[in-house]
Amino acid sequence: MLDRDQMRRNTPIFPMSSAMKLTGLTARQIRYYESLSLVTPERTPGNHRIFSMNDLDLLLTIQDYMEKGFTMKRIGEILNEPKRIDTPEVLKHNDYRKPLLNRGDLSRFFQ
DNA sequence: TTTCTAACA
DNA sequence: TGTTAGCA
Repeated sequence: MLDRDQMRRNTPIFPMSSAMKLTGLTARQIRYYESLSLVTPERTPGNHRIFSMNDLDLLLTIQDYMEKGFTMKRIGEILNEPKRIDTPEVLKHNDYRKPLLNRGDLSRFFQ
């Protein structure tokens, strides 16, 4: 239902400067998270990253985990392990933001 | 001017 | 993580 919204949310439009302002993270951090495959923003022909709203939301989720004391390593495992396929194609077939189980409470099991 | 990668303090 | 160098 309303596939248009999901498409919009997965449409890459924000440059690094916007991602930084919207998430409060530094470019260094964002690039580092990408190197760990926590986020996979699109690229322009000039190799510049372009983030979608979903990318930013994911960045915010990562931030949330960090505040709960998670290690980047563990955050990576949590976000990837359960075969979390976040490609635009797959997301289109899943409800946007469908809570992947219990987010914040996972800290009690892993922390 | 902004972002990118790589690498060092 | 911060920061900087050298490109595109």
